[in-house]
Amino acid sequence: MVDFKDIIAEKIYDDALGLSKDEIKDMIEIPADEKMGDYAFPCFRLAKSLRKAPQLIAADIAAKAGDSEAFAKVENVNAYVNFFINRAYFAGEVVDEVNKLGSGYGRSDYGQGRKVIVEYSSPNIAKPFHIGHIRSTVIGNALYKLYDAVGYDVTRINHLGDYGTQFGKMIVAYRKWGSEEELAKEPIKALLGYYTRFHEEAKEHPELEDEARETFVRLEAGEPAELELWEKFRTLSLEEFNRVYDMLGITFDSYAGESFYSDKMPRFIQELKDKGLLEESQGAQIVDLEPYGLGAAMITKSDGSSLYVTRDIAAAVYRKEHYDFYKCIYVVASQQNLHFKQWKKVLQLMGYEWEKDCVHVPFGLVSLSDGDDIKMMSTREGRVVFLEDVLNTAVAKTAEIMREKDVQGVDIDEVSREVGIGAVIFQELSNNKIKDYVFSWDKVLNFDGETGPYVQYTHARASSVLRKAEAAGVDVNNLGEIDAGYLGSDSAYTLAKLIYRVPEVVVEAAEKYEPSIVTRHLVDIAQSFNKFYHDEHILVDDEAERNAKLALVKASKTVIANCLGLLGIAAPERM
RNA sequence: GCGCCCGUAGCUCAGUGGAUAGAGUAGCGCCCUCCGAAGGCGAAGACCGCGGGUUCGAGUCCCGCCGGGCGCGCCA
Repeated sequence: MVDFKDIIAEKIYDDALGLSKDEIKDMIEIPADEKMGDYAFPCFRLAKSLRKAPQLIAADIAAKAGDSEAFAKVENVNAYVNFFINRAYFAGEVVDEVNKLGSGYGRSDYGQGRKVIVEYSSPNIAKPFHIGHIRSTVIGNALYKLYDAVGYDVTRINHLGDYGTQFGKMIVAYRKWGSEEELAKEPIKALLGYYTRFHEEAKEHPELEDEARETFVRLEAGEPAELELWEKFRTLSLEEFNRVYDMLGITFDSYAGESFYSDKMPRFIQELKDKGLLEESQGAQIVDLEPYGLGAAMITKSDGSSLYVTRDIAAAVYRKEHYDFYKCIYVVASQQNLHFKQWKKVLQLMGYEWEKDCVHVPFGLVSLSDGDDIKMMSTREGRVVFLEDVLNTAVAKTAEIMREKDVQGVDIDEVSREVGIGAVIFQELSNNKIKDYVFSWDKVLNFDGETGPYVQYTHARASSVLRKAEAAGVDVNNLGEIDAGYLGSDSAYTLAKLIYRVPEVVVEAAEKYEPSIVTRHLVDIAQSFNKFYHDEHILVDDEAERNAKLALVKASKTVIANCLGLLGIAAPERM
């Protein structure tokens, strides 16, 4: 499809300006107000080098650029050169392109098949999947889809928290107070019970902590008795997690978690020693990062067992050697910013220059309102909202609404899942990921305004119009040559422009690791479509007009479905 | 104490150094004999936390405060 910025750069380019075409492209803006045109080139900056008033520069450029097939009007206002796209030409191009590419619209080969790893979700085994886990899971999944869409070869890794002292605690607690029957019935609940009880009892009997650490040392040493229990906990937990992943429609290519790297660490501890980076401190082995203002990174504890950073170093090198990634993305909470800085610094000091290709994508904290104050979620203290409960409640509410509305011709069971779960995912991907938020039932269960159901509703509405046209004998898959002159109204044109920008929006979202950019754009498209739908009658008698408008409806539906897909949300035909 | 992050309308949030700071939501007023009202339209609502600075131009960049969050070796 035509790139209007290219055309503008071509027109504006002049040796005398002292700017390359790419520099000109970068300067081009999209005016806040449509009345100011579709693209604008500000001339303020040129005033100094050309020693001429910016208004005069703009006037000269506008006169030189003139009108053309692509631009109906070029004018200068307040030192901006404003370009007005030729509406009919434009809408025709956009609609044809979308309807030609279908589900491929929005995808590109920008990534040239390079290898990208996305690590996300990564829950701790034996702890319930709560609403705090939704962020990494859903953001990571969207990033996977975005990178896949822009042409990268993506591998999804669920770096399970399946190792560490916590398993020493779990094993100790299970042996003291647990039973096989209890565990078989409700694994996570039972394990959580042991874990919570451990912490309660440890307050009175601190020696339990030592016992737990010793148990983990035995586990790490491969003692069969500990290993067997650990494997049991892991398998049972994974089964429960998979239930949630199934609901969310999320899969992984690898579940290689922390335990996977347990036998790969000695090599790096030795390497750190050989490179003179390791030093002893109070019985533990650390890398001193004080010179970089990053404190100390602990590599082994005084009892010799491993730590988080150690495992992450092993994991990074393993991935580099095994996948030879171009980029490795870690979707992990911002609470771990320091950890990632330390870890990257250690890798750098070890001489792994590809450390710069490892990107920590942080996100803000989800907390709970507890009466008057707001608190972090705590599994230990039982202050949690389970993700599965949130999803089920959203689905139930959707089903209730559908029954009230008496929607015909749909499987309520299936569609209420698509809409209810879509609402939760959409909500999660609506805001800038770095922001903290307080979980609110009212908010996740609100289906009005800028929400998933609103966008899905818009899609269903577009689908409905197309069905109606088909019922009247129109072949919506073959509308023939479109007379885009019927798509020149403000609402049709605004909609076409938003659709046109989708491919660049997808690339931007991937580059910035920010799915909400797509979510926001999707809301804009839905609003714009609904306005168009209300402003104009689509199924008119005149065939040329009707077909042109139907082509725009079809393009809108396709684009909405594609973007929802990038976020991991379904696009039902009816709801 | 030190480090990182956040602060925009009552609430939840957009806002690539550029034109008159935008949505949604709540409250108020309209619109279903017309393609799906989970919708559309209108009015109202903002010392962009405060104070300096850089710039032709700052919500956006820099410095200092204030408020909130998170993190700071034997958890992950």
